Amino acid sequence: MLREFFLGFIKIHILHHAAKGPVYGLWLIEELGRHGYKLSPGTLYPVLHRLQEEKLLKTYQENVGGKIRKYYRTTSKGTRALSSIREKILELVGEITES
Amino acid sequence: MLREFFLGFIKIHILHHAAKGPVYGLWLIEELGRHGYKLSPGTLYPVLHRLQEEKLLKTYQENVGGKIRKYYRTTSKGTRALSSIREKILELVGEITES
DNA sequence: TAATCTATATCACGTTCCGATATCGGAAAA
DNA sequence: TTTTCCGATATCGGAACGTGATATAGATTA
Repeated sequence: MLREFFLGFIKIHILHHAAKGPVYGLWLIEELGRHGYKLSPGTLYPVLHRLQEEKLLKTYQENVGGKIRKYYRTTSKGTRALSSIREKILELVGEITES
Repeated sequence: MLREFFLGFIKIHILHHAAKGPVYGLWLIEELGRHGYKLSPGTLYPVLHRLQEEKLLKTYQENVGGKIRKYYRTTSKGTRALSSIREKILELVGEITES
């Protein structure tokens, strides 16, 4: 319940984290979990793939301790998208916290 | 594009407005349009019905100038949901606007 | 009685969500 | 070397959601 309100937040978090540094699937699941957003791999991976298709994220693989990881980072388009999303959020916050 | 990030915001706006006073479909479409969120009736009405099913909104009909309007207001559950969403947004904003 | 206006409702189809399950690739154990 | 295990990514199938287009309905105007 209330999931439909928060799914967008989750995606924004993903963009945000991927703008700060490389992230990968399992780490995101744990990190978002720490913020109270539970999401399953069946939700996350398709989201990552879509964001990549939309050229908001780019990816590269790395072998870490023998396991292959796919790291994601924002593209410049993704960074720009994030800024415009940030603006919209501030606007929203301004509106829904005014008397 | 970027729609998937904003859809949640739209729903929050709806809750917010319905918490401040009675709202109805067409008015919401116009109001949200003013904020740069375009949405068609095919999106809005199902959302209103769902929120009503989830008992976040309640509705009543009124005859206004001969036309029947369905006004929506938040229930107390809806008001509580809105508060918790507000908290989450502030948390999100805090996180994505910090260095 | 037809056309118009405001407003809500629904249809059909594609997309997304999501738990469950499968798969992968390398390391270590056997 | 092959089997087992583990971190990690991928996919499946059904349900839910999103959306433009279209329908419906009542009142007013022509």
